[in-house]
Amino acid sequence: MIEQLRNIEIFTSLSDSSLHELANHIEHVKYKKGTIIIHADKIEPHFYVLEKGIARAYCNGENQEITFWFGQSGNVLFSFNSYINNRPGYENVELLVNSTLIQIRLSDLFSLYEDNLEIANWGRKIAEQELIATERRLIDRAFKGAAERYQDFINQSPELIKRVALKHIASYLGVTQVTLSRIRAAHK
Amino acid sequence: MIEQLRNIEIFTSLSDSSLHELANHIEHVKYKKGTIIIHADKIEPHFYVLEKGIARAYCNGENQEITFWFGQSGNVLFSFNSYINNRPGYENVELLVNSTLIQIRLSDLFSLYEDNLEIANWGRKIAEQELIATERRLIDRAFKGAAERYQDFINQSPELIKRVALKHIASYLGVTQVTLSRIRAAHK
DNA sequence: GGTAACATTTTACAAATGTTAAAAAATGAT
DNA sequence: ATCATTTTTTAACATTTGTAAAATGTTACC
Repeated sequence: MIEQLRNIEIFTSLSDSSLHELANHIEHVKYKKGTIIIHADKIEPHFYVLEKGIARAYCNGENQEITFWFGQSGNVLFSFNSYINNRPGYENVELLVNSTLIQIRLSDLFSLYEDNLEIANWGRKIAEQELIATERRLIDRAFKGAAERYQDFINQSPELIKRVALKHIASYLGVTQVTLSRIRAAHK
Repeated sequence: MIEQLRNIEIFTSLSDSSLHELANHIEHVKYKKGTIIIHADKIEPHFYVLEKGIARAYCNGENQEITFWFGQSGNVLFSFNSYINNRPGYENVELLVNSTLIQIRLSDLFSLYEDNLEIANWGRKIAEQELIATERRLIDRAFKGAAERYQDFINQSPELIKRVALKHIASYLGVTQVTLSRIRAAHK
């Protein structure tokens, strides 16, 4: 069990004893492609690590659906507002391929945060890494054109380009699918 | 000393004993309007709480300067990349009015994180709150037009509208100053 | 293999925003 | 108060991106 977790980067910083504590509260779950594992407007009681798979988080607007996050194997996955504020979230999370996830109840995780210094700092670093990545995206939107953001996406996430529908990538990049098609056409 | 910190919201969740520990490492500093307290491309060795004042964080581009964050009294203030990755940051932070700040050395703060469970969780929550606010902004960019984002800004930060140059607000909202002027003109 | 459902590209046009430059207004320093 | 500097607005025009609809391509399933 521990050995299996050791293969996942997010757990490598934890000592054996903390990883053991965490492992006591972990379940492995499997879902098929297309499963919505997190629903907007509901409190999601679990924190997940995407052991193997691809996921996207999106919000529903009036006419549109905006994808604002992609997760790949090794990434953490949770409803921000459930995890952070214990309130219903604003995002849906859909698995884009058959996936296996590690699941921890938030109530268990929060207990660990109150008991175990190492795990509390582990949780702090998770939030910090997500924070800096999110801010980078916000800044990139200001400094880079859509074409450059698309190139960056290809470079940084070659797996996703292959396996994710372009309409999702378009909204992730902050443009319509038509604009993304134009960018792609210009590059040939 | 403790009483003074108790007036600042960010510290209200801490117990007396933790606040005492934190207070041992705190200095109060004062800077004039216009001071750049954090410089891009340098490691900033302090974590700040803006006790009284207004600040903005911005990045320098080729022709432009993009403001992507405002801080007001009570907000935390730090170089993301220094704090999170111990690397030179990408942002400058300028004080827009004469300000007083609480200053903690990052090395001291990190030691507290490794020693004090309550402070570690306090640090976790700071990162989480910044994270959810940043993600909200990213999502709002997708769902709301510039005029609506401006209205939201007025509603949420009435102080800033009064006291911050419109050119900074324009780039914060993700538009040029010309566009912001047009939005303002349309509202009369 | 054929068909239905869905995804992507293309086209034509509309709307929003950017660019540049200049004028007007506000601010600050002496 | 006046002058110089900076900020904000306005104007004209260019560019980018969006919208809607049709055409083409792809996938999954019977």
